[in-house]
Amino acid sequence: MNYSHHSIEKKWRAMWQKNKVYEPNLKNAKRPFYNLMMFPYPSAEGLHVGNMYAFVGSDIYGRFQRMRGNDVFEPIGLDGFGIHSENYAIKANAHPMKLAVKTEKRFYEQLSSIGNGFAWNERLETYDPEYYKWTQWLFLQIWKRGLAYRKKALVNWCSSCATVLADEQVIGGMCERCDSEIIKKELEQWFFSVTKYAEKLLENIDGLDWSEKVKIAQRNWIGKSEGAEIDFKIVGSKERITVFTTRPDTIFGATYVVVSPEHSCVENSKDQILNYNEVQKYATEARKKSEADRIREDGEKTGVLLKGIKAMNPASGEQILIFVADYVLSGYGTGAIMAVPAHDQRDFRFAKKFDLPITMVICPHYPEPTCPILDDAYSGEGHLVASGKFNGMKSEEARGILTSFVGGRKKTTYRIRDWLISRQRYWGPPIPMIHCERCGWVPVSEKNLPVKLPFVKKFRSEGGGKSPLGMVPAFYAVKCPRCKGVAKRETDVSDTFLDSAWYFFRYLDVKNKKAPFEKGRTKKWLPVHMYIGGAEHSVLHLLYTRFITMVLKDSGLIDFEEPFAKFHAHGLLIKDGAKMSKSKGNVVNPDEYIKKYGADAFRMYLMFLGPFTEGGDFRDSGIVGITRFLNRVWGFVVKNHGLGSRNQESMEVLEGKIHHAIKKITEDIENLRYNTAISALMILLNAFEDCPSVVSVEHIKNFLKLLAPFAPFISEELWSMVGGKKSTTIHHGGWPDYEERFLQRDMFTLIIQINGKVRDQFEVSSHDSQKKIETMVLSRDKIKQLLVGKVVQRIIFVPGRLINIVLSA
RNA sequence: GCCGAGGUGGCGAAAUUGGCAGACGCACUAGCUUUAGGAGCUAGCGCCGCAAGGCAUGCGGGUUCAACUCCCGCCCUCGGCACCA
Repeated sequence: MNYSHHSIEKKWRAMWQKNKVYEPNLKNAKRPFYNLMMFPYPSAEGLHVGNMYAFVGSDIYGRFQRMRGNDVFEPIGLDGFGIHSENYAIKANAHPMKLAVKTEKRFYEQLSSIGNGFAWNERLETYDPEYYKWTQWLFLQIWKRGLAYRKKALVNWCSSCATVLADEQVIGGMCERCDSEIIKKELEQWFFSVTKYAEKLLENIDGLDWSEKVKIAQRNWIGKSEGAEIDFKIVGSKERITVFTTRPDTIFGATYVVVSPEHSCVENSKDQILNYNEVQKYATEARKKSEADRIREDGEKTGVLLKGIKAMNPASGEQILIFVADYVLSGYGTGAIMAVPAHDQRDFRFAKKFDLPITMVICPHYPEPTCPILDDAYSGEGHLVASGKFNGMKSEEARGILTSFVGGRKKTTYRIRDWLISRQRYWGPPIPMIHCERCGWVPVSEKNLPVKLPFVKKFRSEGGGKSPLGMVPAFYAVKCPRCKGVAKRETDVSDTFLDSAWYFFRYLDVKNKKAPFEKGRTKKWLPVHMYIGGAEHSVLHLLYTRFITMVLKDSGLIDFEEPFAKFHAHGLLIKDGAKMSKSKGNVVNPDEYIKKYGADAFRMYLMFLGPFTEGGDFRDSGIVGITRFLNRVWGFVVKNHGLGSRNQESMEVLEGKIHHAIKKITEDIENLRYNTAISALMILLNAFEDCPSVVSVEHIKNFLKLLAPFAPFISEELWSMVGGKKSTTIHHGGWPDYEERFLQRDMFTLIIQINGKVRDQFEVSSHDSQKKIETMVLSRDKIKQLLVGKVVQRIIFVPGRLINIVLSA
């Protein structure tokens, strides 16, 4: 007996909407539970099956919490500003502002078709002026706290597209869109001082209930390393080069110094450097070098000797050479290093290429008198050699001692950089700053927000580091808010990641015109109880969001500093063993599946094909198994719900199975193991079908409740059938509890092993003693035969499971 | 190179603290049912073997009465970061 998914989906979607089934009272909810899923970028032709997968997985968790009596808030919106959407508009040859209207409609239709319990009244779009007004406000708060500043920086530049790109759009050194090489270009940019929060961002990680994988990724990205700053004097000059090192114990082995192409010592010692032109040429070219070139070089080092100047090793007093090389990065540490080729692989390769001395100062086999000749750097620990009076000292101990010996300072460095926030693009919130010749940078007054993004026909970046808005005098020609003199509005827009760094605050108060959010609500609903999203965002988005939350805390606007109590990344859906992509032609269109099989079947199939946190392989063939299952559920309930239980004898066995399923499914949902929860539902249905006369209405009700998070439509329809006209929605119907007493079994199947191999099995009572069981086992014909002529050495008995007879050899 | 995850039938995958390897589903085979197509129902289904039995969780060792699970050494796949001193 098949059911018509079309009619019941339509019916219940309307009923849920009408009865506000998924709209919690944001102001007065008693048991708030914020169930958040990362909102999508509406950048493609529509929602990808991968997005659907993620949303369904998040929704099941939300529905489960709602049935447990929580006031679940599951909002939805669109991360519609930004390069993704803009690129799609360019490709579709449409204006992003006009296209947004269309994609919005399309996305929301698709999102409503999957049957999620979204709070539709609270939806938001980041390109809505009512939203980005507050994104701009947020920028001003950050500015006010002295955490926004401008500086020159090397940014990714695609000359073919004539635009800067975000780091995440540079794939293997190539432009994500046109696949041409990316070069670095120096432009003055806006930054947020994320590094000022580096220690707090790192420290708090320990207390988060996140998957360990993501926590490790965050720690690595922050990249704390402890070491020392040490000055190397330039011989015959007042100048000095300060280096950062994590291995001050190797300082006697520092046989040269390397500075980055941007380092100030090149300019400062201009007159002493004999080959200044050559050096400058190298520095310019290194800067122009594309990412792709760097990858091609594959560790091959380049550099130029600074002729005419030398540095002094402060430990040994030796005069050593100075190089400029692009393997030293200007953005990390001091932009200069002491090179210890014996104990650092990069320095080793450079030294080999330029034929520089390699002095081993850490010996792994001390006190052996000789150290091996190295074919690669040794970066482990050991004892100091060739280090004057420090010989024989353990390398770990020598770090601090040698640092003070050469007058160095202990120093902690972080790998994380400040957040480059400005984009020379059109489709984003204009940065709310005004530049005045006399007053410098002046913020737009909060009461004048939003700085509206004007409709501009020529929205494509033309290049030269100039934004599209830079061509629109009507936009940028303004008076200085402070002195009323001639001034110019900032024409860059902010990064998409800023839009998405605070959206979960706004969901709580989307209609608030006076403030971005209200303290009572944030206190009630935040931090987010459960956050689910893609693993690709486990570094940047989560880090930026944490940073913004910390800033809001320090501004006194909220009273917590971590936004997400719990975060779990969902897995990746693949098809035919490969990531879905248009170029491979293996993209699955979710709409067709929903139309053909129904949202319930589609949801369940997606969740059944593998563990949610690990993803899985999407095959067309698999969904029919779920369709069969749902049809059988339908047929069974329709046929049996009016009959009631007619056989008390086998009732107990069935009760045990139901309670076992409740326990299993409850625990599985809590741990996002939806695939095994669904299989438990199938097992339970099989048990029902084996003895329909034992199944009561209560049993059916419990079954439907367990099914409800996965298949919300069919379970609601059958619920109304079972419960009659007066029944309220199953989705507020309460989650079934299991009772331990039903899980206990009087009999169990004992496995009999001989030397660890299964030979026999039979039913025994759980209350029988080991001795009694042993006697029963040894008197079984099959076992007796197998033991003829053998000596039993020992017997291992595992209660409730097995017995293993060990024979002597 | 570094970090992380993983490797189990024809396929997607299961397997509390070590305790029946392959649950559940797909595909397949046989039978029933159906005018046919489709669907449904019943049974079977890791590999070799007529059977008894043997062999099986990437490869090689080890611990144990017992190893997918723990330990040591390799190989491969996927994801992330990538000259971070």
